[in-house]
Amino acid sequence: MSLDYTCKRERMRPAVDISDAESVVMEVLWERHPRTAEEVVAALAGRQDWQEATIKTLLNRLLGKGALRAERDGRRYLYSPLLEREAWLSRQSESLLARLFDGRVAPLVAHFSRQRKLSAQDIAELKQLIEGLDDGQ
Amino acid sequence: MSLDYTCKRERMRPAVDISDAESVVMEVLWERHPRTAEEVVAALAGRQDWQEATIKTLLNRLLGKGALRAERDGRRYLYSPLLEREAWLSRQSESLLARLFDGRVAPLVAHFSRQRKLSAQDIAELKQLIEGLDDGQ
DNA sequence: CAACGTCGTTTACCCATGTAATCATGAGCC
DNA sequence: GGCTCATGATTACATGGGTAAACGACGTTG
Repeated sequence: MSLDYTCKRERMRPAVDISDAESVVMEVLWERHPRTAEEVVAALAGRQDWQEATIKTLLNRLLGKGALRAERDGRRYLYSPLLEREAWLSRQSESLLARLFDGRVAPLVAHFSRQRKLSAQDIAELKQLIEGLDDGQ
Repeated sequence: MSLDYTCKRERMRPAVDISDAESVVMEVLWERHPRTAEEVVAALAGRQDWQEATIKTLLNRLLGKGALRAERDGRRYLYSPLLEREAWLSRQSESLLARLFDGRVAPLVAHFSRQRKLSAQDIAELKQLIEGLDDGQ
């Protein structure tokens, strides 16, 4: 495997599909990039109990999938996300919405409401959001 | 494997974890139950392109996981859900919420809003829901 | 210049899952 | 009562993912 992936995939961009573990690695790169493998490992210590080797594997799989770019920096690489967090969020949440709530948002919120999973803050924020929406458009 | 699972699992109930394919089978049982394997197969024809054998496997795995109960009815079994749909919905949606939106609902809705994924109907329903909420509690 | 350390690359391994064919068993039919 | 059919049980097999060790290349240092 090698950096060729970066280029090939950047063109054909096949709706990159990230696993759960992989997404954890992406998170630290979305927070800040570029980062060296070492920095990624450091950032993950604490959140995940992974060996360095495991993280290296995930970085490589992400490279292979075209979710990351790696640019050489002397002897090491600097990794940056290619897949955007917002795009990933969309794929994830729409897939769940489609599978569980027939693709509609209101029933999802209603579910959380039934389960009393709405904090006062949530309610306040939602209220504001919705008000902004229905006169905005 | 056998029906013993039904009983064992009913007691220890280890937060049953269902795969995607399995959840499709559960859906037809949530809609109506009990149902025989044959009825499940019939209900799935159309939605999924699965061989009967595949569905039998899924039924058995669900039994093994304690997500289903099977009661003998002559030569066949009648399957019913043990895992409740609402509980499953909760696990799925809370897990997504936690992973992607820091456990808070408003940012999730905000995301859909940014992506223009809110229909007029959604907005109306949300508005009503929220209004009902903040004086209700 | 040989040993070492540092990175990235390759290989490994096990479990869950999707998908299904095959086996076994018991009940009804000829 | 042996044969067949229906139905559940067992076995199969490839893929993906989580987790990680082993390997290899290359620059550094004594």
